Amino acid sequence: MKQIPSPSKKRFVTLARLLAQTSQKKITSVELAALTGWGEATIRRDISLLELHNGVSNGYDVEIVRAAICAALNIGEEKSLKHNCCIVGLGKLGEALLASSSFTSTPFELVAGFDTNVNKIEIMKSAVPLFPTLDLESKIRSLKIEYAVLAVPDEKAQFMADRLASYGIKGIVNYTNVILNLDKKIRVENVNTAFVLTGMIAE
Amino acid sequence: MKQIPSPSKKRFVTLARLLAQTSQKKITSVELAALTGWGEATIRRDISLLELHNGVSNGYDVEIVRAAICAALNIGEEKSLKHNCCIVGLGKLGEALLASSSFTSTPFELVAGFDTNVNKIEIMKSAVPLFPTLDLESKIRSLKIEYAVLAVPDEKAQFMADRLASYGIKGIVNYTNVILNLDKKIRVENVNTAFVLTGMIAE
DNA sequence: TCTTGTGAATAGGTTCACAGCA
DNA sequence: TGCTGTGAACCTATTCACAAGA
Repeated sequence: MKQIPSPSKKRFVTLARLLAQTSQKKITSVELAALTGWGEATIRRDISLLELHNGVSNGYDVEIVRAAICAALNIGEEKSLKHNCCIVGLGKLGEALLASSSFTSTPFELVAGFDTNVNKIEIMKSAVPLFPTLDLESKIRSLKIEYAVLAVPDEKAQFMADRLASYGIKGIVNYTNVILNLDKKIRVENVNTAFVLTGMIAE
Repeated sequence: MKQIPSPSKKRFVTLARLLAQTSQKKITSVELAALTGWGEATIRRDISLLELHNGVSNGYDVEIVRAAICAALNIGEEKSLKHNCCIVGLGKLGEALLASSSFTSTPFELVAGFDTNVNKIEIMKSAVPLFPTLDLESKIRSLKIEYAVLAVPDEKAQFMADRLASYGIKGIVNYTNVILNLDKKIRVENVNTAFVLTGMIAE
């Protein structure tokens, strides 16, 4: 399989979702362009990277393309490529994320929630197992947690991120207001609302 | 002022935060490269776009650069360039975002929360005024709301987004699992945890 | 006639490498 | 010597434009 350029990968992630949520069986590059706002040539080039050759002059088969994208990016929902993740910090936001994060039909499994407040994790009701932050290292290792959602107070953000990093986490979804400074091999995505909004007006 | 390329703008948003949270007075391109993971040449080129010429052979003055970025991108926190925004959908997540979204020292003001459940908005305690979704149009117009945080259940996501769009909203921070289909002049940022995580492993 | 797939052209950013200043 | 600022080279991605298949 050809190496996929990273802008194409980003688009693929969106495309995969889009194809999963459409009711059409077939779809053309023009339709996809209208749905996504990207150029139709861009879409054709992206999909051609998958080397399917199933669309010739007929539009693409939605399910075949979707499956091919998942295969190419390793983002299928098969058991074999599930990645375990956790939520660190169970304040209002962390708790809400714990309850509302839908990882069904994604390559992720939410396997733990952590908070320093032992009282809280005893009282809280949750389908996901909760642990004191004290157990962070042991649980990350024993549960083979690869990704973390960081929802601690800003003051603890860098400290907690450092701990996560040292325990071998691969990526952090950062809800705090802090720009984290970590080894560059760790992927960080800043999803703090204010930060995202700022990006929107700057664009 | 020179036109700033959009990758530079994205970096500037991060840089602005970074400079705001550092305690240093002066900072060099090499230090910034270490903090951000970007190339030092990239950083120098970015900052040179601001045409400050204040750094010559001495490193940059943190506060001057930060202020210049805010000025260039219009992301200062002065009253004059505040943008009003709201949260639509006050489920667990919406409620948490309402309570925890810190817009202090950002160009945003959270001015409203909306939910269809009239009961809930009456009971809920919140520093931000709450309204029934019925009043969405009138409040968006009267409060001059420009941006919305979408935290409704997936089934209502597209419908709600369409309403927001028709009332003239400029951008949506989308917490739902749905890829929205809207007029391309409306900025949408997908921050759904599963979606963001998927982007991380695809990269 | 409609659509894909793709060489070739173009546009856009990044990185190099060094002149110039403190 | 240590730093920025920037032409020039390089690299990458997008878009054009059209051949070819159904």
